[in-house]
Order: sequence, then C-alpha cells, then structure tokens
Amino acid sequence: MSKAFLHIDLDAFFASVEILDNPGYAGKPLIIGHEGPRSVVSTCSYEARRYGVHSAMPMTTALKLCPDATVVHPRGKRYHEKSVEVMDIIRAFAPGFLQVSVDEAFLDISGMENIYGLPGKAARRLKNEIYGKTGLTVSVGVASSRFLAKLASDYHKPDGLTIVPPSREIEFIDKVGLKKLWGIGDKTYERLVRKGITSTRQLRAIPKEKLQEAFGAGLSEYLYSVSRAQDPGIYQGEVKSHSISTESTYYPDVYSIDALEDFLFAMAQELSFRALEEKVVPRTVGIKLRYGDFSTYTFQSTPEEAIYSSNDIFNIARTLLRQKYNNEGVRLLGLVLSSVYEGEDVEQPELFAEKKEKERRLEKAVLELNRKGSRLMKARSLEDPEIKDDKD
DNA sequence: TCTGGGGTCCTAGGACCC
DNA sequence: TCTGGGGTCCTAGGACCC
Repeated sequence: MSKAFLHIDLDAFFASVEILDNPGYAGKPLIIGHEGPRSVVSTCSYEARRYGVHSAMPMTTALKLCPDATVVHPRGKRYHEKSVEVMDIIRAFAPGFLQVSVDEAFLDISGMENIYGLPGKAARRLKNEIYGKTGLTVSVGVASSRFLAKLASDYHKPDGLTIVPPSREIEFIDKVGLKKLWGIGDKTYERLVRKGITSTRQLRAIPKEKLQEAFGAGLSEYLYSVSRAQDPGIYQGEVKSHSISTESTYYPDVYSIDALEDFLFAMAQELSFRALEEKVVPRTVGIKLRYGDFSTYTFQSTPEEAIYSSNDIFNIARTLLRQKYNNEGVRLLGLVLSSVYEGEDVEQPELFAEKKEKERRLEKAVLELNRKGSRLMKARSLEDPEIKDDKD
C-alpha cells in the first residue's frame, strides 16, 4: 500500500483573517505588525508582497517599499480562533492528523481511496470544505512523505494544489532547488556554495563520506536524504519535554539593572501562569541578553530543588542576570523555562513543602481570576521580604 | 534595511559515574 | 604512572522554521 500525505498551509493567514473580518481591506496591501523603529513584519497580504514586503522584514523597510500599505496590529486571539475552526475540519477529514503550527497541518490519507478517491481528489475536497466553512484559502501539497508534501504546498501559492507523483520525486526536488529546501537556511546554503555546490543535482553527486567530512554527522545525513527526495524524518519525534519563553525588544536600549529586574519579574509571572495553565513544571530557567550591538548571550541554570512558583523563577533569573550582565545597553531581554515536563505536583522536602504549596495555591487563584478577565499582577514592591532582602 | 517573538533540534565540551 | 572508554546530565551557542 503506497503512502499518501497532505500538507495544508493557510495562505497569508493573519492577513487573510483581517480581510475576512474587514472586507474593506480586500485587494489592498496589508501588513500585520507593530509600527516602531525595531518592529518587523509578521505577515502581509499578497498585494503587499508584490512590493517586495515579506515576513520578518523590518517595518521601516516595508513601509519604504510600500508606503500606502495599511498596518494592522496582530490579534493573536482571533487568529487562534480561526485556526481552531480550520484545524477541526482537517482533523475530522482523516485519522492521521498532525498540527505543526497555527497555520499548518499534515494529514495521512494512506489507504483512504475508497472514501475519497485518489489523493488529489481528496485534497481538492478538503480545500473546498475549508473555504466553504471558514472563508479561508489554503495551499495543499500531496506526496508520499510529509517532507515532500510540505515542499509541495509551498510550490504553488496562494490557493494552490501541488501533487508530486511517486515517479517524479527527484525531478520535483530539483525543481524546488537547493535554496528553498526545508531545513537549508542562509548559513547552510552559504556553506554549500562555498564548496561549489549550488544545485540539488550537485549535492546528490557527492558521496556520503565526503559529505560527512565537510558537514558533520547530523547535517550530512540530512543533506544526503533530502537531495534524494527522502524524508529526513523531521516530524516524527515524540516530544517528552519542551520550553516556554517570552522576550522583549526595547527601544531605546536599557541600561538600568533595576529596570531589567522589573522586566524579569513580570516575565516570571507570565511564564509561571503559562506553565500552570499547561499543567507542566520546568526544571531549568534561562535568560537571554542581547546588547545594543546585537551580540546575544544565553545563560541557564538547573537547580536541584524543584521550581515551584514565579518567585522561584524570578530568583533564579535574577541571580543569572546579576552574574552575567555586563552593564552595557540591553536591546532584548528574554526568559525561558526549559526541560518542561507534564505534572502538576512537585516533590519537595518537608520543610519547604508547606510554604511553597501556599505560594502555588495563591498563584493558581490569581490565574483563575485572570482567566475570568481581570488583569492581576503581583507588584514587586509588595513582594515578600525574603526577596527584597536577598542580596545574594 | 539593522535585524520580533515563539519555538525545535543539534553540537561540543566539561563534570561525573562506572 | 598520569591514564581508557562509554553514558548521561548540564551549559552555551548556533541554525532553522513559522
């Protein structure tokens, strides 16, 4: 039985939702993002793309290229809502469903010819159903592996449908080209070019051992597979832990460690709430510092004691900050919880258990109130004395 | 044109244990 | 007498993707 996968990609998702909610935007260049000297474009409509605007471009550049564009601030909640609508349709279509981001999902439709006919027919039916029920268009790729289906959905956009027959997979990879292969970014592409490799054909001609010498075990394996249209197996892994993070870019740069600590304090609460909501517990806390010259550093710590509350997170983060901050202007500050595992209850030595449990209950209560719409934040100035007096 | 914010995975070195 | 190899955990950095 031959395998068949669909990759479904929502077209210019955020921009499309804005146009759906506000038909006056239709046909006009639309940019989703914030204005500001350090902002970048989140997404933009296809009309804006004609001017050369694209995701991750600095907003100042985008507005120079396309001064008439309408800039709309992102509405994450609304996008999430629409995403759920679309994903529910896709999930109900076939059993092998795998969502990989707000606007992308895979479907394994192997052996479903009896229900939908050939894979291309199934894809067309799914596209129509999504458009009919949500008003959003998607681009779909059909192929024998997730990797190829993903490349195929990107091949023709928007509202595209690309089918890669099993007999023409190598040909397809060659058409896509080295530069646009998933997993080959700017750096890797440059490395390949420096070795005189500029096409998938050239890459394929290189023996495995030579690739290993030049690119190391992991990357060479990857390059060897994808140049032969073989799925490198990116979307199979069962995740056992993950990370939760937040970061902010400031303008102008921040020089005050007190201000940085205040930011960390707010971030610690936010992440602590998110962890509580997800019912997970982190083992590691890290900070990220980016200075005015864009040099970026990360520092992390994995304490022996369990991390129970936003206070624990903040104390670890602040210690890292005090140890590592070099007193230069900070452009970006970030906080990361990693090695995050399922679990609501943390084992604690008796002595700490009671106090920590109390803290955790308080935070859960605050979380509950926040869910109901009030915006509660603990003030750092009202924090318990243990924190304020702690001079490390 | 000076480069967001949320993630994942990989590498390499050091500590520590067997 | 300075001397092995493997496994696992941790840290920092880097590449990549949406």
